[in-house]
Amino acid sequence: MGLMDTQSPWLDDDQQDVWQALLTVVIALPAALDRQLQRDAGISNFEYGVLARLSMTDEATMRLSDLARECDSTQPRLSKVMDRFEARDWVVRRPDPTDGRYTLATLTDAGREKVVASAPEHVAQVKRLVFDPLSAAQRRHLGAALTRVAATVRRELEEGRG
Amino acid sequence: MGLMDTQSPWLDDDQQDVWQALLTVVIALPAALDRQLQRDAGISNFEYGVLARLSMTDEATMRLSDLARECDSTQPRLSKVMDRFEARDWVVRRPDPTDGRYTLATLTDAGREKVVASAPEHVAQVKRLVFDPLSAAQRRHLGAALTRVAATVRRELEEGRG
DNA sequence: TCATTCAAGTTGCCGGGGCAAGTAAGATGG
DNA sequence: CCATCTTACTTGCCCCGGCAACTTGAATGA
Repeated sequence: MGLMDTQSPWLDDDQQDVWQALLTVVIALPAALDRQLQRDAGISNFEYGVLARLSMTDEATMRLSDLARECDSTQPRLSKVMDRFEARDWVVRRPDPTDGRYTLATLTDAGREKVVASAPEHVAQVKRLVFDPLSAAQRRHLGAALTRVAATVRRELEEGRG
Repeated sequence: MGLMDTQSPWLDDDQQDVWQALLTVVIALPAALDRQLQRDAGISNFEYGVLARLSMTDEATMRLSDLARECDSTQPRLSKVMDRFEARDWVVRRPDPTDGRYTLATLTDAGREKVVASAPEHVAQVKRLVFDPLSAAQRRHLGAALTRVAATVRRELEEGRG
């Protein structure tokens, strides 16, 4: 339980196993996704996530700061992704008319076509790597546990510690 | 179940939630670990993993190719890490006397001290981010599911597709 | 024995991301 | 109304990692 966890300076054997599996997933899964997307669509997994997130919003438009937060990105990283996307005419940036400090990013038609074209193979890869190996119950349990961890990690990064 | 998963070109709602949580963990967790280690020990999470893996073996010695596989690393990546480690006198490289094609990496005393010094804060961070938010049952379920996913992803990368 | 093949490791080049500093727009307080 | 502060975003510099090409050492086969 929670108390022992932070007291001992080491991981017990069960924790070691979980941790090793998590490390492998955290290192190797992005690599596998990047390779498939790079080969088939010429974009990274992170870039796909940005396009997909934009495409799901009303008017395909978001403030950059909101987009960065929802994609778990820093602002400089997103800024440079946007440079590339604008060069390919996948998005346009313009100042938010209601508050000049913000910048609105909008997906173009070409940008939406890119997501739609890239999605099927990417989704198939995700299913093959993540969901196919799991039973329905395992999938639910994985979701429940990851949701808690994700919330903790997200809070960590937003609070600026690390 | 398995069949539907690969047939439909989309994720259903439950899968979406799991996938979003996994994406956050996969993107943000390494960032959080890197920041802590970089700040407190001047090394990355990946570098810590390499040192730790070496320190656990007999004689603190491994072939580079084995080390790369167990750290889910490519060979060029590990090769460059070793350049940095040798520059700091944390490891030494020498050809394997039994087969000149292999290279043996051995942790020096200074290298072992580095792991030992870095471990406590790193382990505490891992516990805080990953284990503290979970019940014992959730931890077991997470481990079971991740082990399956990790095996699948690992096979994927080793087979060279992606 | 020597040519071919194969695997381990290194190197060079290029692109991407982090951080810190700089810019710009709005809020705040006298 | 102006100085200061805060927040959103961009830019420059540097390091890291991927890929492809190269080098080297051992195995294979005639």
